[in-house]
Amino acid sequence: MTEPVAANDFIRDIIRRDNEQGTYGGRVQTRFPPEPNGYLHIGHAKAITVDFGTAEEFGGLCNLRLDDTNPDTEETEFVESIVADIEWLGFRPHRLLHASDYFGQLYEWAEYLVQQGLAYVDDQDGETISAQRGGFGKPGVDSPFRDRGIEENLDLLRRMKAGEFAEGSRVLRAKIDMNHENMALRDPVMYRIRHSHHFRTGGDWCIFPTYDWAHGQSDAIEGVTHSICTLEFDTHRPLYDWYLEHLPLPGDQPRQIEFARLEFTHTVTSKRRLAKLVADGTVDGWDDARMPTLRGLRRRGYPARAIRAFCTEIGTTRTNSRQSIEALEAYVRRELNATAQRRMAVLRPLRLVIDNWPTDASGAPVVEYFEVANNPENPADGTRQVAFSGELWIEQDDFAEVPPPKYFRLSPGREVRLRGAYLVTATGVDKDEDGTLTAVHATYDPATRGGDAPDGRKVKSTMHWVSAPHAVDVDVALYERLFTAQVPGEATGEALDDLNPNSREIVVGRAEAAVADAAPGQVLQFERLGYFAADPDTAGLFHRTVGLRDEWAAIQKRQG
RNA sequence: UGGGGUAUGGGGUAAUUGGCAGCCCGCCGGAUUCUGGUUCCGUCAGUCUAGGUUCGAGUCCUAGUACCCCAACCA
Repeated sequence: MTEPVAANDFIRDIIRRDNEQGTYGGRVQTRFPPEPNGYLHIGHAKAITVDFGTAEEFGGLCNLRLDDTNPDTEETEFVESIVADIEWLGFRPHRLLHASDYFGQLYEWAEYLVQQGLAYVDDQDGETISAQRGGFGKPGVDSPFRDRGIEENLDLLRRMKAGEFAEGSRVLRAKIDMNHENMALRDPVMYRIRHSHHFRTGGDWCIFPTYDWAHGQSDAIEGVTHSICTLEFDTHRPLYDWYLEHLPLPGDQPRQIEFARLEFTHTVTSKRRLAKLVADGTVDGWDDARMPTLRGLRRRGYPARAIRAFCTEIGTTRTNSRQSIEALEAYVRRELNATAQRRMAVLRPLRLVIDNWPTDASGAPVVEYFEVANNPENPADGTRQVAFSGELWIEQDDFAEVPPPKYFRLSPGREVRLRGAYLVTATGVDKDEDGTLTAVHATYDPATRGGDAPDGRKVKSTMHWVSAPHAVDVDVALYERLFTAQVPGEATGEALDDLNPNSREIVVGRAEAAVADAAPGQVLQFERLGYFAADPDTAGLFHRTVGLRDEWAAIQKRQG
């Protein structure tokens, strides 16, 4: 797999222009600012790649800043998972910071704005304030407290901070314009009272800054030059700028740049919906292999490198779009094809008996060992020995008593290759009293040891197999993508409603002995089937990462 | 209802800023292949609509249309 090449994008153009004009003295600094109230998902991977990748590309810095301004939703547990997931993705933050590091500075600036006559304490409740804000096309109404004196405001603000007032009884608001056409500028709330325990500041603070009051200032304090965020903050940019323009900043004023978030078909990334799946037991947890969280994808066997490559190659735009999950899978396959070791396993076993297989002096079937390449794409991965005997497991799909057109695999009278072993020809079948197929009989050609016929004759199919006496059982979890929803739609909720609790099917497969040696988390290619990740916690359990591109399925489809 | 944002093949994304509409995924066809995988070659197919400016428009102008975001003391 070649190194990912970042697509051209508008963010890069903006930064280049800033550099040419010397706006930030050629300095580039970004930040990734998640709220620690949940686990990172595939959508965050895009933001992480953009934030860290952009800084890296311009020789700048990128900090991880936990945006912990809401004590009611945030926990240390989430901080730890976020840090670990970013590292797994392959990025290293320059520094690990928290918005709560700046609570003191933010408060000083709040007093400054009060003194400038640009902020005031409002004694009204949330409902009243919301009603006064007006609506789209409808002007707002000034709060009766809007014009109270600076000294009174200062006194009230200090008493808010000191904890004299009940939650929700008062807020600090910026004094901007209650008739502004942009609702975000209609005297936004800067501080609210919360007598909650904050996971970092504990009980030190009972007033907490809102996102808007904290974000731009945190950027400025850290020296961020380009504050990259998603499109929904577009209408907040004037407010972001307003705060910064009215404050005595220590350095340059950062620039907010918005881009379209990454969304996928066949999945949901809404934290609320994901949390519901965890809460009601539909999935085993945030790291369930069906979850679109980074932890879920990792368990599922998605390589971090493939996710990164995908995120950088699709580029950044301001166009809302939804990527097909197949596009991501294509990157996963490309990466895994180059890196995953091959093994043979049978998911739906059918017994294949080689009737002319020899026995040794004691009457026991002979056992032969074949040397097989671990990965033909990468000879450096070496070879392994695979046991072969007269009783094998093959895939049920690989035998057809009455072969349909264009069916290349085993059927009565037809010769195929057992990969790495022998050419065999089907001679007959066993059935039980119900007429159900129980075994296929075949003969092998001893002259084709290793899989090549000395007379040069060709076969149309090479099949995988497992020697029955040497097979190990493996539990294989099969998934229909991340979710079974056929119609994507986070907005409509269809994806969630269509989520089928049976979208995970566990089958007991038979595999060659070497499969039992898979390292936790290692992804193997089960030859002709697809990629399977060894569960990190449960030995003998594999998750299907993605299947191989399957021409046979396409042919079947065309035949109806 | 006001403001902001965005429209390029089936899905994404470029176009030196007015100069041959390119690339990736996908589909289809072919070659290679001890994986119906991989790899290689080829085909298909696009500028939201209607006008206008221009030798020349994806790009500029006018008017429409569609979709997304904003009326939390969430982020």
